[in-house]
Amino acid sequence: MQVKPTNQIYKIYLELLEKYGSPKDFWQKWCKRKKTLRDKEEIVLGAMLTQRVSWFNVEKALENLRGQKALSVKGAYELGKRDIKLLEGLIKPSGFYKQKAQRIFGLCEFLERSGGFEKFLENPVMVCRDKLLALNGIGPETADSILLYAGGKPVFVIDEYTRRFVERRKLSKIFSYSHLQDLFQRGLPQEVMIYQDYHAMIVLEGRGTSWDLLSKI
DNA sequence: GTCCAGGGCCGTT
DNA sequence: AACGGCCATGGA
Repeated sequence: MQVKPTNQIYKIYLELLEKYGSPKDFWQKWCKRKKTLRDKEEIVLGAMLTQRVSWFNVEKALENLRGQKALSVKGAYELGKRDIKLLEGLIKPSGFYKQKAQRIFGLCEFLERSGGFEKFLENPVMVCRDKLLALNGIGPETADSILLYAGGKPVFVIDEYTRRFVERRKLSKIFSYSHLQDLFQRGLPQEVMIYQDYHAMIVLEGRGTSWDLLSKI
């Protein structure tokens, strides 16, 4: 479908790019410095751990997992199978640790049985999405975060920042997940990079910060 | 001590 | 469909 450059959603995207500059190489630098989120599977685990907690807490959990060679789908699965209590202990700083341990284990078990994360991604995007949504502990935001940021699939992520952004800018009166996702996906070229950058800049707007300040986090 | 941080599930209305 | 309680930690 052809996207009209006159639509509000796209115009605002260009406006934000103008304001913040392209985030293209920012994440690379950030991840390198933080020594985290360097590969897809770390992002999968990060997406689960970050539910309703600050990134600071998540980082501690990720480091603990790395220390036990469990910062991967296979690693977390095998560690969970051997000793779920140990997995709970490692992710404790991320909060809600008992249920998150179960949910991460369930996801990793599912992905391993699917032949691994890469193999899983060979399914059509909507099939991947439905399979993720069917798992305990994965709702639309987590599923879409995994698909967009770890899987490189063109699905727009809706979160609280996005809702507040839409409200401030009076872009919609309906705030259901599917409606907002449609709003952004219909207004933009179907490109992963645009979806990722747009969402990241919505977060910057919401926090009243910049790439520069964000890099200090 | 209080509040909050990028969710999701379950039970009730 | 919408809403409230619940899960738990660490920093401001």
